[in-house]
Amino acid sequence: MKKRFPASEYHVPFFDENGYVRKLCPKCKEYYWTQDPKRKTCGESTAEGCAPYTFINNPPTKKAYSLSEMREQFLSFFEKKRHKRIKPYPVVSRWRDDLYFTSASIVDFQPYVTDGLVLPPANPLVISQPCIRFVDVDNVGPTFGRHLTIFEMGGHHAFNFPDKEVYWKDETVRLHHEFVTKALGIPSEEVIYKEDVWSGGGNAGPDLETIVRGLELATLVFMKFKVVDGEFVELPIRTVDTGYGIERYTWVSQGALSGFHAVYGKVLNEIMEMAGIKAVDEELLARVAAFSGRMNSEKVTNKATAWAEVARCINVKPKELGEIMAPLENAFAVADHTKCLAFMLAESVVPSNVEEGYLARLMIRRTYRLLKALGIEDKLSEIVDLQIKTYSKDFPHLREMRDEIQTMLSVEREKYLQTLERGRLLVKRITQELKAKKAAKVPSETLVELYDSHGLPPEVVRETATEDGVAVEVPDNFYAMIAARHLSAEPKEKGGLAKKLESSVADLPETVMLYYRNPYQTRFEAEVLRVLGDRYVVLDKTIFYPEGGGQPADSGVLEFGDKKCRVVDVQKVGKAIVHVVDGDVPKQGVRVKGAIDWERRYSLMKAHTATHLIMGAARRVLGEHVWQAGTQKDMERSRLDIAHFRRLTLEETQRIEELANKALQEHIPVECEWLPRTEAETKYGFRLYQGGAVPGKEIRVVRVGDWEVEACAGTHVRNTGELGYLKILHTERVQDGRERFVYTAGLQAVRASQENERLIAKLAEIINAPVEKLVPTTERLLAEWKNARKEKEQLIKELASGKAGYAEEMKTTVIGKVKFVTREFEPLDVDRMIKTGEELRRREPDAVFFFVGKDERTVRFVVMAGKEAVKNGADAAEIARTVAPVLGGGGSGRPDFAQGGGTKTDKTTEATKIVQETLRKQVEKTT
RNA sequence: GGGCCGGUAGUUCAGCGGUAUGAAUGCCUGACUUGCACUCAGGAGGCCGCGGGUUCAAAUCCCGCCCGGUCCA
Repeated sequence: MKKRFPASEYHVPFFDENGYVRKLCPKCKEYYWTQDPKRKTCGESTAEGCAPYTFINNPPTKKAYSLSEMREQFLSFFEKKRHKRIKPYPVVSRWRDDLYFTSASIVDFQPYVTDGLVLPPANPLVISQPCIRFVDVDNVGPTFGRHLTIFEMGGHHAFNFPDKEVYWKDETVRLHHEFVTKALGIPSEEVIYKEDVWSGGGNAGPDLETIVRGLELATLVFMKFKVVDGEFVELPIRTVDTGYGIERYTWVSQGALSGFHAVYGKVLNEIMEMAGIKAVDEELLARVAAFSGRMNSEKVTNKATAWAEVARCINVKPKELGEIMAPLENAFAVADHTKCLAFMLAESVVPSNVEEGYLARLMIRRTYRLLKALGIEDKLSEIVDLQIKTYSKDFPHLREMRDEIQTMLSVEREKYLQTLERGRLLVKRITQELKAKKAAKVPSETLVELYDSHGLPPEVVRETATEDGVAVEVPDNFYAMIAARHLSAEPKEKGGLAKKLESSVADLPETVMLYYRNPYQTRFEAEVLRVLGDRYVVLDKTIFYPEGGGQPADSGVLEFGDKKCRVVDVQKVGKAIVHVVDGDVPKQGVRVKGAIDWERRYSLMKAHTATHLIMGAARRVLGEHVWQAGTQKDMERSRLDIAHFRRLTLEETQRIEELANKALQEHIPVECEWLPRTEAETKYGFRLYQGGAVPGKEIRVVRVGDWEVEACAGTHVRNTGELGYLKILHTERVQDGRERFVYTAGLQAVRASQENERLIAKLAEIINAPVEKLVPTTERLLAEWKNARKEKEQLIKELASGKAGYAEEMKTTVIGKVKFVTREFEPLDVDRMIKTGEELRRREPDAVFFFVGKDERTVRFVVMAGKEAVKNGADAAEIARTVAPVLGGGGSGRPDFAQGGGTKTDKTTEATKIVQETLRKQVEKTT
């Protein structure tokens, strides 16, 4: 059920002053405000078909704008209206942990600004923020440019504090109206304001969508609620959150055939030329464009029906329309997707099978499929270069990252081609099997399995399968079937200690963090502010570092009077630092003396600084795309995960190790300072957020000279020289596109090196060769071992075929037409028994052989029957099955060959008798 | 982070408790041929990913690890 706000929420004085009336759209059932009392529908080109676009070839603005011009027009207009112009934020929202990409301009200021923790960089402000959204990806193309995966959102934002009002609804509407009418010259009566409810990112509020000639151009959101358990709770800070679709304004201003024509003109032309798409009937296209608002996969369940509907509206045969539109749609989507990729990759999203990297991978693969449909699969890199060229005028970092973008694309292409090739072979085998079974189509379970486990979309399966004459029918609920496979209830135990104690310490003052004032302080005195549940102690100040930023908590002791307790864990709960203790517990109000486990802490400090050194080195060796993807410090060994698109080679790892040690030897001072968030971001850029989102108004910046700067809460040594030595122990691949360094510093590093030496020495001792000869000697030994193995096999064969020993060791009995031969093999060697039996059976086809061997614990036997013997009724398998239980085991095989065994090593004689009896019965039965 | 699939000859894979005479391809040798290609004959090539367990017996079943792929968040 959609929530609605009462009309009063939208009823601003501006509407009354200008003769607006509120009406209900009979088609989409939404309320809207218009200056035209005779209006019927809301005028938006919705899937319900309220109206077509009427700006195609008929722009309502004074002039046509390029994207760049429109952006500038927007920014400068609001600048004149006392808004401060703010530089765009990255498209990868690394300052947040609840989002991968910046999907709206307000995202830049959530949650700290909108929650009132941090002051906005300016108030009011204006920004044009490149945004990435994947939710609409299916609509990119069919809707002619209404939906894009990457677009610029112009936002003028005002943050209204209880004691300081900037502006709210009325002013917002007036500003918008002045922009579109005065700055752009759109006639006032053409602008419709449609009521809606906006909700996202945990916030909500009423909003007005502004519609011009069928297209929604902007959304004016009045964010005044926080969504808590589905209920709207009033926020202390009311935020004006506007979103102006800069691309849409550009489109309308040009009255272009599509948004893509308007925004991507040159790039789009090149793509169409590459794909050999001939000049399209523009008159027809204009008519289609007018109705393209109906194509919206969110609302339209079946694309074909929607197209048929559009075809009917413009009086064209659906099939004909489809043929014209399919390549165009693809070219549109390619124009969009390649720009999106350029921006994502430029900000170091490494394609991967996890997180945002996975979205990059999906995007690349999707683009490849589109390119393939256009017959220009090999043009991706060229098109992306075009995009980089086009957009680096306004976004210069694109050019700087050009080479890395291209490398990532080509690595990803290789991976994709491999997956496809693997898939093709797999599908081939499956269809062969199906054909053998006379099946006419691939079962849906198989399709699901192929997609889920092997990444093969049904269309790809179809290509190969139809070649073999096996049909592929994709069930309507295909993606639902995939989803069903992933419905595993995730038992999420969250919060832990922090959640449990949150309310009990909320009223306490912030614990003074002595470990930041002087990380080398090992003892201190403090007052007990609160004791909870005989385990948790909160002090007014502490030198105990609480777990965080991948650094484990300190341990140590607290002493009071003649008693003491061990501090086993330390956690930050809100502003308070909670010591988890074992032993006697101090009383509230008493003074305690505390001491941390210095050796442990110092190791962790070194480990933490080491992490920064390696991070800096990795970026220098591997490239700017390297971002930290997680860390964990420990006494013995620490680890750092980075985003990188290839397996680390030993050479790269060693260069990183060397470089990090070089930085270490330069004795670089490590400086930590607290800076206001905005200032830190301006000074050092978003590279700061290596460790992920960092909460708070002020952030702590750790700077290792010009080697590495990160926002970091950890404790560090004063100078890199203190590490002494840094050793990367090994690397591993955590996920695709995620490499892990495992390393250690200081004495631990020396010990690790020594451990390696010990290992090598031990090896040398075992192999009995000097260390420097270890490699050739091992190679020789291995070669010799291989030879010996082969020789052994050869000898067994020869031994088996030789006549020597046959007479003495074999005992032969004649049973009818069949000879029965037994022999005990010592020592136990099943392989020899088989090989010998094989050989003898060939030489004596009328014989049945029963070979037994045993060691202390087990007895094994082999039954072999020659061709003639089998003809005469001998059945080795039956014999094995009959005799094995006597030996306390089991056995089976084929008529001419069987084997078995057991544990009753003393029953071999008895077993032989039973074998003979069984064989006799078999032979007698047939004769 | 979780689910699923896989790791056997240089390569692509079959085998899925009981002999790896494994298959195709590639490689080597020989025959045919002016030469190449084709064809034929012969041959070399395997710690069945690693480590445990179950079993008389494990490439095969179970557990753990390593490596790769893939889907989902």
